[in-house]
Amino acid sequence: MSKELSTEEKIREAAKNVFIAKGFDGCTSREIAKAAGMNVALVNYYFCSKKQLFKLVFEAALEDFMLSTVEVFKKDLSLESKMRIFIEREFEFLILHPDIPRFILSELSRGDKCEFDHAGILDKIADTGVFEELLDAQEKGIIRKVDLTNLMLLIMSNCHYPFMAKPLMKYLNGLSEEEYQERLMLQKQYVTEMLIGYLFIPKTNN
Amino acid sequence: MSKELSTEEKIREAAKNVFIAKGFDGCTSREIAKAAGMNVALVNYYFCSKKQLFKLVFEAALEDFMLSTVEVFKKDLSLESKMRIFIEREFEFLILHPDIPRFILSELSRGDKCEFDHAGILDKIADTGVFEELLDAQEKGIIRKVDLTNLMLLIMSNCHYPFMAKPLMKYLNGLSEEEYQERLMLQKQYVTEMLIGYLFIPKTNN
DNA sequence: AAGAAATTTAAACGCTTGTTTAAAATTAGT
DNA sequence: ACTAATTTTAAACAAGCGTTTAAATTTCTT
Repeated sequence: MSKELSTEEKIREAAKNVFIAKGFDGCTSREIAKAAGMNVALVNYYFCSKKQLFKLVFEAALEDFMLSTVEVFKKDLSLESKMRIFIEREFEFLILHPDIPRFILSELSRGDKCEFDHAGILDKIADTGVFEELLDAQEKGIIRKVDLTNLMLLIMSNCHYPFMAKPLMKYLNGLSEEEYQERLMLQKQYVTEMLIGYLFIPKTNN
Repeated sequence: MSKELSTEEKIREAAKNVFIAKGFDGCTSREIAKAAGMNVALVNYYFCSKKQLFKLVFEAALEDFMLSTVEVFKKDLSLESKMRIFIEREFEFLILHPDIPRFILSELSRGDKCEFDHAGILDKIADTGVFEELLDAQEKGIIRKVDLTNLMLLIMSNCHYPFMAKPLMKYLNGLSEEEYQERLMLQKQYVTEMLIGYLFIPKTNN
């Protein structure tokens, strides 16, 4: 097994798990140290402060969150195929990391904890050419002319929210974990068909 | 003006604002007391503990959140009209209380803080007859046969997420508050048309 | 093997936390 | 007006917080 993690990496990994599960305010330095099997002082020895460690974890999570699935737009496929694959991969990513959307949006909502370096993320997304491709498709009448902010919201809403709302929905509908996972797989299908059906303008044969 | 709030009500009101803005872990009893213009000890004099005060605030917010817009299903309108009005009111509610979805889902995601009484909420929703009406419409072929959990997810995703993602979207797209509010108004239209278009099966005239 | 550097530890620092106490101030009852 | 009950206050409590210190241990260099 890959037990060859350095102390620094062990702390970073433990911090990621604890921060994402409980949030910056909801955990302590000692808790992170214990999760990493270390002394408290080592956390600050390697990362100076709880804030700084959090900043590293958050920025890594944000980058993962935003970039994990957009590289599909570099491929040579039809826009509809790309959209389908994008949603497919987004759900795959979120099944592995279901807490990341809530973590990102929660921590971002009160940004006084520390300023984050979002810089570069938008550039990396832009580098895939996705924005040009969408605008081009709008010009050609392939997809609906909707502001890209609204377009992103439509897609992200339907991908992220089902994972964020899991505790609420499980209770309200009395579902087990397995049953909710089944609903998530169905949701992926519905969301894909709904978004494709709404965004893509049917070809008129006249 | 209605400055006739009792001490207890002032604390409850201040606690609501502070808890929703910063979360249970992100604020202190003294902060709530100061926001209410009171001594710290008064918080516990009236509400016993921070946990108990939070429980009251959370349950009230959850009830508001889940019940504020469902009474439209008691009215005598077509299902499509009800759905349109429901989404309209959901957005209206969220423009007034944009932080509630994030608050509810965040605090619910680590339920060890205290157990909440969700009981009754589902019953009150059921009392509007919305579930029977939806199942009936599915039987009659008016709307798509989709599990009600998935149906709720489709609607809630598209209503709640645009408000939860505001900090992220404002940064990513470099938008001012006013510009984002404009996008939200547009989003309401898009979401309504997309959901109606997907859920309702077009009448076939043959 | 010896000494220097890096790592790890236990202990302590000052400060803030939620909560409690006991006295002061206000209100209510007669 | 006097007493009792209620409300409000300032002060204190132990416990936990993030962080620092200085000594112990390990690792590296020669």
